[in-house]
Parts: sequence; structure tokens; C-alpha cells
Amino acid sequence: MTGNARPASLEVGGIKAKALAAAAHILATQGADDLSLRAIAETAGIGLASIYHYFASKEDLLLNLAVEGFDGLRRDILQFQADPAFGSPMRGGHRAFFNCAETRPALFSLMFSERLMARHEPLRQAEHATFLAYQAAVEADVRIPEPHKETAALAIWALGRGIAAILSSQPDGKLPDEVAEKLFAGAAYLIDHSPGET
Amino acid sequence: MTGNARPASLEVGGIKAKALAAAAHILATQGADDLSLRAIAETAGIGLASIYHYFASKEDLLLNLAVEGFDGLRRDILQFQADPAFGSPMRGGHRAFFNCAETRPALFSLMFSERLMARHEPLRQAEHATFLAYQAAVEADVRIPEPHKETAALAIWALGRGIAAILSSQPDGKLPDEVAEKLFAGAAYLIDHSPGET
DNA sequence: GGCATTGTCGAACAGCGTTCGAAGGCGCCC
DNA sequence: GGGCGCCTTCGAACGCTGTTCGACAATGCC
Repeated sequence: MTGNARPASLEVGGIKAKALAAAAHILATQGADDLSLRAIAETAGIGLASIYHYFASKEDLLLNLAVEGFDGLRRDILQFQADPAFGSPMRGGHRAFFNCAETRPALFSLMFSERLMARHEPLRQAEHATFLAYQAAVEADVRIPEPHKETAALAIWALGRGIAAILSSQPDGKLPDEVAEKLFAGAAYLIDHSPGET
Repeated sequence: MTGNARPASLEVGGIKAKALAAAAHILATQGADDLSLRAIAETAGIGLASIYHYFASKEDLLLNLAVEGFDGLRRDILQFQADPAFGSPMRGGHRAFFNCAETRPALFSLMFSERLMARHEPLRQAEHATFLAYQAAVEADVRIPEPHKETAALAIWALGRGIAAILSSQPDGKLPDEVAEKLFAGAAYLIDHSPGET
């Protein structure tokens, strides 16, 4: 936008990385509606058609962005569940998950986009790898009895996805406090059948 | 396109109903990607610009479609929960919910579209009214102890939404049997902490 | 130095949602 | 009955989108 007179050779990264970074930036600052290829090209300081030498389509670019997002989330889950500051591995996992949903809502929506996931195996794989990291956190938790740990982890993952969907269905991305309290209290009840914390 | 020589006075319904019916038909038979205003106009046998006399935008039309969808789902939940064939009111509610998700997946996705819900209060209201019908089914269930019924209903609703999201994230709309079994077993465990049925 | 390969991009295309202005049908009032 | 005005309907156009194409520069190899 402001005239960038620097020669291209001094710019960081190739076109592929620049396009992905620009897309992530637009997604974070303006939202999915404004994420056009022209906007990406302009933000990245590259030509529109150049994108097609590295991505088969816009959907392919978004797919790469979403997979990158899962890589980051998986790392956060692994890191947070090992951090004793969160009280338990499972709570660390939850924090990583909802952190991502709250601080990068548009990317989070893209990552869990049903349309994109149904169409692309690599995205399903990335989600599954992230789930496995989360499952480890659940299985380390004392609240779930052994024979149910595997199935419960899957259901709690689904529960998290549903809660995230509800959150991002609100105009400002968050529920009224009273409803949010009920929702998390209900989730805590489902997980350990006592009014604990998630 | 095939010459429809019939005078408009013999057609059923006004433009608004015809457009909504055409949109629902395209959504059910071809999916959301092919749901263009031109396709709607052609299927409905009306002019493209006529749609704009009854809907402010394409999004407004989709909003009406989604609200209609919730009206139907709410009716189904109320009816199914009163049907003893489902074993319990809560199971009836689940059946109505997943029936809708499985038999009309594109409409279901539209109804629960985070983008649409975040932008339109009427859709949030329609979803809330549907949830209240579902909540009645949960509160009639014996498995949830009284003090948790209200919060648990909300969390189970979120769980249902998450499970539906997982289902429609699969290429053919359904999970491998083994995973589906684990998921439902996990959900059953969360609901009553014993390997019952959902 | 010449040539093939690769990378980059401006320009054009078809499709989309949307708008505009004109035309048709209809009732109402003088 | 004739003229007026409103409400519907729609063909044509606009700007935008994702995508493609062909030309041009850059790069590495012989």
C-alpha cells in the first residue's frame, strides 16, 4: 500500500511463503470475507497470477494455511499439557484449543471448516494428528476411568468443537457471561460428573 | 429454460415461496456450491432480478431458508420426544437432530453456519427456540440429576453440534464404522457415565 | 554466447451477486 | 371509460471474483 521501493531480492522468503503469510495476515486482521487472491497478492507484494505457480487454486492455498494452523495448534497442545501451570494435562489441552479459537477465530474456522475437511485428506490427517496430541492429554487425566479413556477423548474433542462453534456463532465471538458459565459448567459436569473446572 | 408457456397465475405460490423452494431443492440435490441466484431463478422459473424484490440479498434468502429449517427441526424434536418408540424423550431428540443432519446435510450446515448465525439475530433466535425444545427432552431424562439438568442440556447440545460437524467433515458424510462407534460410545459415557445408548 | 527451463506477471475470461431502468399488469379515481 | 400511479417482473449491465493464457525476464547448463 505505502510505496515499497525495495528490490524483490531483499524480501524474505519465496512467493509461496509470502502468499501464505499475507493470507494469514488478512485472515487475522480483516476476516475471511476480504481474503481475495488480489488482496493476498497486493499484501504480499507479488503478482496475482504468480500464486498459481505454487498453488493449484485458492482452495489449495487455504488448505495449506489450515494445515499450518493445525501444526501450530498441535505444538501448543503438547506444550501446554506439559506445563504444570495449567493444573492438569487435560486443562492445558483445553487452554491451547480455546486460545486458538479466541485469538485467531478466522483461522480456527478455516482449520475446522467442514467443507474443506470433507474435500481434503491432508487436512483430515492434520486434524487427526492434533487430536492425538489432545488425546494424550485426556488419557493423562485422572478423572476418566481407564476403559473409557479412548472413547471419551474422542467425545470430548467433539464437545470442544461444538463449544467453539457456539462461540463463533455469536456476533462478537463471545457468549453473554451467564450463558458461557452454564455452558462450561455443563461441559465440566459431562467430563467428571461434578462441578469441577474444564 | 424448457419453454414454460403456462401463465403465471396458474403457478403455485408467490415468487418468494418459489425461490425458497427452488433454493431448498438445489441445496438438497446439488449442494451449497451450486446454489447460485441464477440457478435458483432458473429452477423456480422466475427472473433473476425478481428475487431482489423479496430478499435484500442472497444472504437474506439463505437466512430465511435456515430459519425455516430450524422450524422443521424444532417440530421434529417435539414430535420425536413424545414418541415412545424412541425409548426416552432424550433419545427422540437425538434422533430428530441426527436425522436432520444425515438426510439434509447441506441444509443442516447452512442452519448451523457460524458465519450466518453470527451475523443474524433471527437465526440465533431460531436456533435458541430449537434448543429449548431439545432441552425439554433432556430435562425429561432420568439420567441427569436435577441440579445439573439445565447446564448439562446446553453442553449436550454443544456435543451434538460437534458430532454433527465431525460427521460432515467426512468426504461421504459418514465416519468409518469403528470411529463412529467410539464417538457415540464416548458421548454415551459423557452423558451417563456408563456404556448406555445415546 | 546461446538455449532451454523456470519464474513472474499484465491482461483477459467466465461466472458471481447486485443494481438499474424499462415494461407489464392492476386497481383506483375523476 | 380513460388516464394515472403503484406494485411486480425482468433483461441488461456493472464490478468483483477465481482462473487462464501468453509474453517477458531470470537462471542455469553446455
